[in-house]
Amino acid sequence: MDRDSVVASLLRRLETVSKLDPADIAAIRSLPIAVRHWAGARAIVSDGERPSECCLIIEGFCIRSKSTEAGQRQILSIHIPGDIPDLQSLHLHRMDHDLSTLVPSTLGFISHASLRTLTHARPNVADALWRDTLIDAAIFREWIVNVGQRPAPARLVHIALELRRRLLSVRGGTEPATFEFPLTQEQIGEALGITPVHANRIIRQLREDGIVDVSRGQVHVLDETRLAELAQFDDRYLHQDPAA
Amino acid sequence: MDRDSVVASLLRRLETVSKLDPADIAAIRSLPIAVRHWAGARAIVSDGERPSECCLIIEGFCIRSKSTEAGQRQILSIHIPGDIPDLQSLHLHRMDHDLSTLVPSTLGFISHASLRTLTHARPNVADALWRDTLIDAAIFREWIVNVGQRPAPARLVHIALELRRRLLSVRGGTEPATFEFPLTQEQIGEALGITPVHANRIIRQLREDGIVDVSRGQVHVLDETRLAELAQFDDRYLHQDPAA
DNA sequence: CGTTCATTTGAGTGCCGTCAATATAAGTGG
DNA sequence: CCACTTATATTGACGGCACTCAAATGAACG
Repeated sequence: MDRDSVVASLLRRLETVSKLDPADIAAIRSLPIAVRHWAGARAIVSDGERPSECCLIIEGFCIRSKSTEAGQRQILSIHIPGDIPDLQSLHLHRMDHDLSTLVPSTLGFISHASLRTLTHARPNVADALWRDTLIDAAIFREWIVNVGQRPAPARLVHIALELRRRLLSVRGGTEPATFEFPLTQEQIGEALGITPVHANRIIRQLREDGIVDVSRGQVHVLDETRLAELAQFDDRYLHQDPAA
Repeated sequence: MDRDSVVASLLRRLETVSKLDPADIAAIRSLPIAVRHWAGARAIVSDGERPSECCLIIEGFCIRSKSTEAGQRQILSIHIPGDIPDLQSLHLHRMDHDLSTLVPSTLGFISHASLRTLTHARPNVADALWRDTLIDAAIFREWIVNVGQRPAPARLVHIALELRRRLLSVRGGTEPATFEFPLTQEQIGEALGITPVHANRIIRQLREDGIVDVSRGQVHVLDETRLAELAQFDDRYLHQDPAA
C-alpha cells in the first residue's frame, strides 16, 4: 500500500474538520506510519496498557468499549477509516478502555514520539489534532444523551444516522439509503445499553414498521422521513465545518 | 479577590494532572482573567452560542447538559473549582451543549485569544490543557458506562464517589464522610437518566439500607464498605497521576 | 456435515415510568 | 414575623419497557 492512500483518509478527515496549510499537510504526510493488517474482532489496545503509538484506521471498522466488574460491556464509539481512535493515548498514558476491530482492518501505527515532535514543531497541526479529540468528546456527550434519554428504538437509529453522516466525510457523495453497520445484535445491545434479546425485538419492530432494516451488517433505510423523525438526529455536535 | 487565589485552584489541578515547569506556571499566572460573580442555576453559555472566552470556576459548582427536542435534559458532567468546563470552546467554536451554575459561583473568564497565544508560545502548557480536555473525555466515557450499564442505585453512588475524589485534588486531605453534592433530586434524575420520582425512591432506599444519605445538597456516607461494593468505583479513569 | 455463533421467539418478572396527590422546605412581600 | 407563593421532596397506584430464562431456528465455517 502506497503512502498517499495510507494518509489520504486521515487528511480528508482533518481537512473537513480543520484548516491546514500546505506545510502542515506535508508534515503529516511525512509521518512514519507502520501499516499492519488485523483480523476482525481482535483487540488493538486493551484497558490498562501503556501504548507507545497511535492507531490510524486505514480500512475497516473499530470500536472502543469498557467492561464493568459485573462483566457487562458498554460500547463507547464506532470508528471508521481516517479516525485515530486512541489519539488520546498521546497524553493519557494508561488506557482506560479497550480498542478493537469489528471487521478485518488495515491499521497504520504512528509512534507517540513522532506525533509529539510534529505537534511541538507545528502548533497548527497540534490544534487540528486537539480539535479532533474534542470532537471525539462531543460525540461522547451525544452518546450519553442517547443512552440516558432516548427510548431504545430512537437510540439505535440515532447511532446509525451518526455513522452514516461520518462516513460521508471520508467516502464523500450524498447520504446513501444503504450503508455498512458491521455490528452483531449483541454489539448493538452493548452500544445502546440494552440486552441482545431486546435489541432483536427493536430491530424487528423497526423493520415491520417499514422504517429501517438493520441486518447482516448493513442498514437499509426504508422511510427517510419517519426515520429522521424518530432519530431526532442533528449533526451539529459532529463539528464538521472548520469555520463553524 | 487577588490574582493568586484566582488561579490557585487551576494550578493545583493542572499540577496534579500534568508536569509544568516554573516558566509555564508564571505564564499561566499572568493570563488576564476577568472575575465575575454568578447567581445559582443560571446559564453561563448556551447551546448554539459562539463564546470568545473560557470559564474557570473559582468558587462554586457548575454542570454541563444537553436537551433533546422532546424536552428532556441530560446532565453530562459536574464541575468544581479549578475546572475549565468549556475549554473545548477554544477549538470547537459553536457550543453543542449548555453550561450553567448549580449554586452561586465565582467565575474567571479567560479570552480565547490569550489562551491561544499562550498555547502556541508554550507547547508544554498546550499539552497540559490538551490533557485536561482528554481527562474530560475520559470522564464522559465512564459516564456512558454508568448510564448504560449500571442499575440506578449504583449510578447515583458512582457519580457521588467520582465527585468526592475530584474534590480531593482541589481541597486536599483525605476522603471525607460528608461532602457537598448540590443537586436537587430532579437534577440527580437528569444526571442518571431516570425520573425525579425514581431518584427519590432510590435515595430513600439507600438511606434505609444504611449505605448513604443524600439530602440537602450533601452526601453523608453511612457505610463505606458497602458503598464501595455498590459503586464499583475505580478512579483510574480520572488520570490524576501525571506520571501514570 | 457437524460445530459454533448469531438470530429469533415465548413466557414470566421487575425496574422504572406516568399520573396524581400531598407534604415539606424555601423564599417573598406585607 | 407571618401569610402567601413556589420549588422541592415524598408517597401511592398502575402500566409498560426492558430483563431473565429458555429454547428453537438459521447462518457460517472448517
